Amino acid sequence: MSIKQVAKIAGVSIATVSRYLNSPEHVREKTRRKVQEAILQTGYAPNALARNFRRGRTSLVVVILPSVGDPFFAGVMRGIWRVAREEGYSILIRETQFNTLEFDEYSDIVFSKQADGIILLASTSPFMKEGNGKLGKNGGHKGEKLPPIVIGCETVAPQLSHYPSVRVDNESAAAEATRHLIRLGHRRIGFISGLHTSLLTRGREQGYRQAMTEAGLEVADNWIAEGRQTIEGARGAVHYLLAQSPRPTAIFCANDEMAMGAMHELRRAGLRIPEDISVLGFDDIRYAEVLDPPLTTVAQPAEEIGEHTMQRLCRAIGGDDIGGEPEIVPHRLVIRESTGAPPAD
Amino acid sequence: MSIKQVAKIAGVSIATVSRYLNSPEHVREKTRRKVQEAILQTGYAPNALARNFRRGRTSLVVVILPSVGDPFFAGVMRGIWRVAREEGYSILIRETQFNTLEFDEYSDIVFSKQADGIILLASTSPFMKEGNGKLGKNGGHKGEKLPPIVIGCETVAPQLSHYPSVRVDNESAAAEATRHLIRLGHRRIGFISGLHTSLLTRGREQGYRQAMTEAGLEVADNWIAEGRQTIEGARGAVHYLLAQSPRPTAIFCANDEMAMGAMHELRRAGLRIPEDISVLGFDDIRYAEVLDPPLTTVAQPAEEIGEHTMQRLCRAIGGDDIGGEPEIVPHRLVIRESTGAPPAD
DNA sequence: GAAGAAATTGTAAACGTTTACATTTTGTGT
DNA sequence: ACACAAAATGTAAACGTTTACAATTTCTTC
Repeated sequence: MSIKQVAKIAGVSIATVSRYLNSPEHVREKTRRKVQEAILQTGYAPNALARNFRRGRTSLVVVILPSVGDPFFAGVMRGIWRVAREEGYSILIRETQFNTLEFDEYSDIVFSKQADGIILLASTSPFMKEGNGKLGKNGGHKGEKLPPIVIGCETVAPQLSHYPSVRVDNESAAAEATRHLIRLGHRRIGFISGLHTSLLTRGREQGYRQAMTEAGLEVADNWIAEGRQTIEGARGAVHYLLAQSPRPTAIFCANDEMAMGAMHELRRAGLRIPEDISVLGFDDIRYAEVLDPPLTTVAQPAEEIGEHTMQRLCRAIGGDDIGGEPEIVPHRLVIRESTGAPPAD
Repeated sequence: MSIKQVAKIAGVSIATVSRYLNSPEHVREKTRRKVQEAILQTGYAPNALARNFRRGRTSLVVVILPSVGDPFFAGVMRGIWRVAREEGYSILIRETQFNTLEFDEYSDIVFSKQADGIILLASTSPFMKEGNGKLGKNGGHKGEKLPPIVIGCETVAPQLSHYPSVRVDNESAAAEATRHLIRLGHRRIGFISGLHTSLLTRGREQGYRQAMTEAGLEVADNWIAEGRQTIEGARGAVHYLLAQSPRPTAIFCANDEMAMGAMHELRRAGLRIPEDISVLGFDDIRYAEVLDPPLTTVAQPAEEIGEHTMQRLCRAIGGDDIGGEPEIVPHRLVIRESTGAPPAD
């Protein structure tokens, strides 16, 4: 069922059928009817494989993210999809499972025409060398141009700073959230960090430290616990924090998923939230407000991040030089009931 | 950077380079080294677009699901991905947002070579006519063969019963869960159903009704509330159920996402779970056990469903006739603390 | 109705692979 | 060293589009 058969039945050349499909305004009304009739009759559908091959583009974009199950990323994805649909792209997803990625592997996705561009929502290997491989500032292999890549959510590693990104100011946001705890009267505030391979999580930790220092509060090393950005990771971290003495009266979690795990583990230890201990999250996933108690957290405009990321990628694919400046989108501290004054000692 | 240039540099024909890439055992050691050298030197990566075009396959599979954010589907997706990776497929995702889908639109994905097969995790239009369009039993348009489609999770609409599926026995599972509530002493049990356009949700309701009837209990119409399968949908449903008199002492939710919304709304109404009212879910998403109280629910082997679905699809794409029988995977009632005895009147 | 412009249509090449088939090279047994 | 089989390589066609360019038709104007 190829264009050739349609052409024969319609009694026109294949070029005309092609034009009917791609720029109908260039074919005469009478011919248009003939072709349309032939298409209906044969049930012809253009072969996307051949079309993409000929056009030299896949109409595919790969999104690389740490974990698909995370509702926060689901929000980002939704934004990406919205724009993708408008622009005629389909989305391929690759999950890193919190492993940092070797980069050349992914740039090859573009060079080998498996996709037209890449959105990176996951952390890049901090060990990647400057100008290494096909992604360096100095251009790719043999002067090929850089593959279209846009980074979302994550902080950009210095070696990739020539790529554009869209994200919140994690440091300020975390500082602001920490100040909220301080304002409530907390002095001993713990921090549950994600894996340090993620710059994003380190940025949040940095903000936390800054707010603490600024308020003249001690940041004890044993109030910071690192863990995988999962419920389980947070459980382990809470376990560790509760064993410290003195222990924190509030815990700031690097994201909501971890906050959920933390809350559960704290309850299992017999602590009431927020009477005995406060919990603070990051992301404002849709479950945050239905938890008991509803979670105080930092809201990120997930869909907006997704949309902007995809929009910039489209421009990059189109050949525009979209520069390397990060676009900072606004965050918002959402105060609910998981945070309160510390218990009287 | 095409195979032609590599061939020239290596001093061999393009056929040899192609063979080097696809069946190196058919090229002599000496030649192999020459080609390898040329590839390294040029940084050549095979053009996937051309390759797929020539081979007539996309190596893509489309997964159609109601909502990407749902952690249950994330589990199914993980299973799908695992198998996809092994088999060399990439996955495209389409979200229906709980709308039923017009089917021909999706079958065209295959006919127009945008993908090699389709996994359907969403409900199909109940209005689709038997043998309609390109998906009917009697074969597609002009005797084309049926597109490779496998249905997962959802109950298969009768018009699609010639396609294979993988799912739990929703009716039995729901009946079993309901019996658990009855055993605890509940007599007035409410059911929060998803949209009735989903057969899956109707199967669960059927199981609920069956268990009730079997125990000689009344199923009052006003104890069944329909809503979108979201937190918000469940909120509305709870609102309705609480207004009934007498009102249920237990609520069985068609899935965990709804159970989370329901629990929140119940708490807002000042009810304690399970002392005042019991809540039961379905799916056993990873958040179920960290809720307060941890949610009693029916566990589905999400990853396994995904794996099996994808495996069957691969066989169908390979040309095997995999028949239309549904594969039923085991479910398991997970009793936690959101269910208890009804309050003494 | 003829000339010229504009609109429409046709012809054929090109995209980068894979692969059937033909040809050449290598290996084996005498 | 020869004949023959087996292995390796080369040649060229094909996949289904799009599109530059050429050829034809239609329209406009006189």
